[in-house]
Amino acid sequence: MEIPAKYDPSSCEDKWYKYWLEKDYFSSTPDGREPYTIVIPPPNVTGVLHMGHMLNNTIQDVLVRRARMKGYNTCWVPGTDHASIATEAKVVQKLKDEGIEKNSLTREEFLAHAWEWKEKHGGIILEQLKKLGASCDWKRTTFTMDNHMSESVIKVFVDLHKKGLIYRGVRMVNWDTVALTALSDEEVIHQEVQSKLYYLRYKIEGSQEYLVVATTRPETILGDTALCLNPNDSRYTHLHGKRVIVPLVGRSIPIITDEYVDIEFGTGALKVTPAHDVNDYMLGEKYNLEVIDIFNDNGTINDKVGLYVGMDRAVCRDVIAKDLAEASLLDKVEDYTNKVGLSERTNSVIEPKLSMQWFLKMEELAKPALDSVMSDEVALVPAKFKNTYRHWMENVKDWCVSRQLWWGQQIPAYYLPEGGFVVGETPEEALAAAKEKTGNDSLTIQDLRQDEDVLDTWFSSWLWPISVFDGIRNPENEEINYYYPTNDLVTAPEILFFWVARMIIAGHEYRKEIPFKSVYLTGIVRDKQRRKMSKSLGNSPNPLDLIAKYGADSVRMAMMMCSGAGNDLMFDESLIEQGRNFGNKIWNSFRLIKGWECKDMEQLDSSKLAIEWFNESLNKNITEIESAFAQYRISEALTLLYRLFWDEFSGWYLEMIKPAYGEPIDSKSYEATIDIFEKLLHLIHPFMPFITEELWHFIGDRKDGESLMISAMPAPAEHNAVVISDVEQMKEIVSSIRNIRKEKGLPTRELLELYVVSSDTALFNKYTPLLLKMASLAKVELVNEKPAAPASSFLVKTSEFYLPLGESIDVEKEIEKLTEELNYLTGFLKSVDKKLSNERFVASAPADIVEREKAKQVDAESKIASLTEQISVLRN
RNA sequence: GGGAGUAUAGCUCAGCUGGUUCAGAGCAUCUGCCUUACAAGCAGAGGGUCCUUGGUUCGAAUCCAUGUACUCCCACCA
Repeated sequence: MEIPAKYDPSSCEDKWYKYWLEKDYFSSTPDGREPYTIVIPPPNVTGVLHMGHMLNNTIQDVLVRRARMKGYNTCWVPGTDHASIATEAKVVQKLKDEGIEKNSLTREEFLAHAWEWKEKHGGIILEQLKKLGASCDWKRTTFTMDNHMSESVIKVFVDLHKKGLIYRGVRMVNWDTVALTALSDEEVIHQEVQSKLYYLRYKIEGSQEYLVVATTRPETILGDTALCLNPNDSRYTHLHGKRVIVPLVGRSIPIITDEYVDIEFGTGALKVTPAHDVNDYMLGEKYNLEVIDIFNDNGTINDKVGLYVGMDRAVCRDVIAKDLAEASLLDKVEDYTNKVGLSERTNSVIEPKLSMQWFLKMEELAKPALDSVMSDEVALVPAKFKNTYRHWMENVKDWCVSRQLWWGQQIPAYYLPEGGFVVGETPEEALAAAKEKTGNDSLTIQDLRQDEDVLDTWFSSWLWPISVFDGIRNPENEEINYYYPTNDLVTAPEILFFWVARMIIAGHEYRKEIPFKSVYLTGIVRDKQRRKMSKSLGNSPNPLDLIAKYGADSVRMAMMMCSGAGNDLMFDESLIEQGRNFGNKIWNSFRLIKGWECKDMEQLDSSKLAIEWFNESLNKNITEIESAFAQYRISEALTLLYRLFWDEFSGWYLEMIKPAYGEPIDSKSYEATIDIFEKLLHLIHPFMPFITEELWHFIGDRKDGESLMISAMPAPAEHNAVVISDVEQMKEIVSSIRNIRKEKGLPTRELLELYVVSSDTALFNKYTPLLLKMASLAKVELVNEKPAAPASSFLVKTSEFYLPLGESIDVEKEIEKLTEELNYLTGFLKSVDKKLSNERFVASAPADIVEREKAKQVDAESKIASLTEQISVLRN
């Protein structure tokens, strides 16, 4: 078969991906084999592939492909997340661009638009994953708002409500004034901003005195219902129990005292606005203060107070400051840096707001989930995340599960005409419950009003590993029993709590079992300057462009080369070049092998030795790769492979076995080489699926339906360490000879003679054929003494080597070289002697360590003797 | 403020149970090679106060403490 001179990824990748799909290699159904399951962290349905996805999914594909080749029934479940806030924001924006306001639409109309958008743009990202080579079972593609998924979510909500774990309550929530929804704490990003600290003057009632209070938010005076002082603040003792007048507003409010107030900050006086600050809210609860909410949902001032009505809060701040100044109620303004919460989705300033929300009690649910991680039943990789996880789980807060959006699972709570509510999986079920609750049999579904809110997106994703196998609705079905618990979860540490912890909780609650055995936490993909990759910085390359330019294999290699678990990775395009170069190396190695003419003839001794050695080395490396994978050191496994292929196989083995130009190779060696090459392809395949598949098909005539991706991974086997270390010694000798050639400017092909003084005659008797070939020698002769002719020499272990080079020997230079080595060894010996003459070392160090030192001593001494002799001979 | 982590070659990082795996790898740099698989290559070379200062130990890159710098998470002093 003709092999193209260059590897062309683009045609190859499409060809093989199509082949794999046609042969249905990705799909899985339960059978007698042991399963290996991964559920994809579902990307946002409207998302577009970025470098983080590349990393994440490459890791998953490597794990999945490897497991498949190791004989597991592998199932990688793909899917997308409805991402209520993000998607709804996109749809709202799109409608706005078309001149349609969301609030001009009914819920049904809006959802129709949203679904239309989803059908059109949803799942692009999954198509993109195919370009990467992802071997997902696409038939299982699931969307978190598919009917059966939504049913599972609703069922769980109803169940938790029945168990008394769901409650409604007024809580301070993070209000997004643009998206008009509450956000979870995790969706709020705190950012430092330059702002101002305003010093406001509150007049003491019945006195001419003013109390000055520092605040960053003067507009909230409209909602002030108390001033708070620290009881231990001696400056203000005389004010305890008095009242003050809120500036501009004129309302009289009490002065209260609480140790919460920091005496050092500002003036030591705090204005309390329970409706608009979390801490103030707590004070409000403690002292039973009035709560005045002064904002509309969109962040404008409402009409509760009758001032600044309809004005935006940001505008209002400046206007109020001006009005205060004019009324001489503004003492001063200082520059001040403080932290402001911003919405992760809309980037608007979060407003703490009191609102009626649905909550899930977390304390009891979290306990088993904490235990499974602390006991390593669920292993976090790297383990350092255990601490963070514990900290969070021990301080877990109730989960606000409601969102004021339309895109998502609508909360299955139904309000009754006369107040109160019932919960049911369907309107019919709710109606039945309502009839029972009210005793009113004439109620109809139309009388019930379903709660407007939808559930937090995470409230569906926390069921993901269960619901994709329909384990909520049909807890005893074959699939869930076979695939669950899944094996590995690969995700970003940022969502350890949002998602991972909650999946573990859901696993315990609904399967009495953990959802996965280990969680591989990836790092964040950053650019060379350590900046996070983001659209706004424009430093994030488009992965598809990279794939088009370098091929998917190269990009996969790049992702895996720089990614230790949990470490951020500095991504740079040069890494992809390195990946591409590696592919090129593999390609060309194969071209070399395939170019050989094969003949039935006697096998050369050098080839026998090379094959023996490489197979040992291969076994050793397979064992090491195995252990690296077992510890999820995937990048390390790849490095091992890279070196095995490039240095050991291409650099040494192929040179050892390569026939002289124009000469044929014996068929035995050829077969052995093909066998080795094929094993290497197997090992590389999970990382570089396309090029390996292509070459595997070039190796022999494969039948239709055969594929590298479904053939068996070479198993780890014992290796002979002596053979490996012997050959290492030979490689060192070869390198030394190459060095001498280089120093002397001798052409590679000029044959030299090598004389060896060594006690290990067996070693040299065995490996002489290899030395002859690799170092271009005319002969290797074991001698008892160094040859008389002037020779260049070197030492490897305790053997001496001489290359008589006649005229070209520069005696002075030789002496210099030998002296340098002698000096080094003398110093080395000195340090060893010192150690050995230290009684405390000999007494307390373990015996084997002492033995090793003694061996070093003997070794150095003999080398020194030999060098000294050589120098003195040269001197004469 | 609370918690966690990191600091090793120009860059990215290994270095696991303290001792020949002890100062390493890849990339980058430099030198020499258009040696018929591969210049996306081959053969070599240079390059480090293992962040500081102490301590433990016969022995420390490795363990402990302190300081410094950076990173992340949590909480938010108005």
